[in-house]
Amino acid sequence: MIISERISKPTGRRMSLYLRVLHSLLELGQVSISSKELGSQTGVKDAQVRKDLACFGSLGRPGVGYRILDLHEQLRRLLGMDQTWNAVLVGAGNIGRALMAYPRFRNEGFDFVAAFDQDKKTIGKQIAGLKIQPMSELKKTVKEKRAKLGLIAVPPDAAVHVAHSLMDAGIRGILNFAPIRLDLPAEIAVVNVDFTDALEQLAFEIRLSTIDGKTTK
Amino acid sequence: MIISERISKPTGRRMSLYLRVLHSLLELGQVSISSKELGSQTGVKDAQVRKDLACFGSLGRPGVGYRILDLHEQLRRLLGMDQTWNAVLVGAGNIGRALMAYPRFRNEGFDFVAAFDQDKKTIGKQIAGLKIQPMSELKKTVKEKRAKLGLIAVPPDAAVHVAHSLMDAGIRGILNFAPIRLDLPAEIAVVNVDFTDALEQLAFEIRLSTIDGKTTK
DNA sequence: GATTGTGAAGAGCTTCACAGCT
DNA sequence: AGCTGTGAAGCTCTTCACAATC
Repeated sequence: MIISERISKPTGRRMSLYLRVLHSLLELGQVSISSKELGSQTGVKDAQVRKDLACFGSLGRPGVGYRILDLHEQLRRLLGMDQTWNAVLVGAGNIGRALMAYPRFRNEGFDFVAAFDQDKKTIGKQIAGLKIQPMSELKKTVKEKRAKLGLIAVPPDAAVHVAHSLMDAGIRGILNFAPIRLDLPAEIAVVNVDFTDALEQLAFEIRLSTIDGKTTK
Repeated sequence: MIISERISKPTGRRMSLYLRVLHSLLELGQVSISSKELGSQTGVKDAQVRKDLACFGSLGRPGVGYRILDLHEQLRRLLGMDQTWNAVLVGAGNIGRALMAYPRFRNEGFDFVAAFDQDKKTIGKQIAGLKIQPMSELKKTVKEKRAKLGLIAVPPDAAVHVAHSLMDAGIRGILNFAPIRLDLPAEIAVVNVDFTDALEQLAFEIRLSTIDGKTTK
């Protein structure tokens, strides 16, 4: 029952979608689900769903579908949601504070164990139950609290330096909200969330749909 | 000099990266850049850069590279950054407020022209210079202010309804921060920004790198 | 010599279609 | 009949490699 086998990034992203749908179905008491149904709820073709789930072995039953409970369990484990991920926040500005207050994180296996900022006026204040610490305490605290994840919510020019500090402190993965490319060694996982980028993408898509074909009337 | 030609999504995403790099190089006074250099600053292979930029025709000069000024101009136009995009916010909670305060938006051609919320206690308050309005005024205000973009920062169960209201009001594109799939007609562009999803992706990637090959020592 | 533009090869992801199981 | 698991086909994106250009 070794899960290994290379799982592609697109598949990984869909796995998250599946997990979310299954979670609500589980609460509704549904017992099993077909690849077709799971697909329609996530915007994925049925064959694709089956291919994605193939890494769990023969989990589905022909004529019936997949047992939601089993699938849910497998996905949670695959995505690492069967454990709690301790995370630290760097940057207690607007975005940082909003993230700390975001209720979904706590519900999904992420736990903020510390928050840091460079600004002397901010240090010492409370945010979401945590006292904001100076950057000098980063390494020590990360080790102590066994944090594996770091969230970067500082201005872009400070982000690269912060990323290195996090890496140095032993963090394994970084969720980066600064609009800049962090060029880190492959063993540090980086996921970027870039608002400006997202808005640009949006403007671009609208632009496209206006240019080609159906010039929106 | 018709730009059309289908531009793929991956290319579009990279175009944003190029634009950002060029923007800072322009300020530094650099005149031209090779595909190789632009590539190394964005994490893209040189051939890929050239393929991406091919849609602008023969903009580069062999032996020299691309004139930054020209390239910058072309990219701005392509990505729709040569105009101002009026945007409205729906949902003035933590995330909504953080977004309004995010300084980068204003600098990059996006302008928030209104903010809405459902909560009677929130309506009427000021946020980033805007008075929060009730949902009932959405359609009228969107038309009046000629808003083309909508940002959804409401809880997931309300998001689908809000999306339809925005569509109904004549919005062309939606930046969705709610962790739920908005199933809208193709003529409405939707870009999702899902924090939980991003964190899950991160946990997953760490998981992968631990399982296969180099079990991080 | 440096660098572009691009056809062709390569890699990766998605969809099809169908045998086989319940 | 309904549905899975999967080989094969199809499609898209990336990388290579090289003639053409400055």
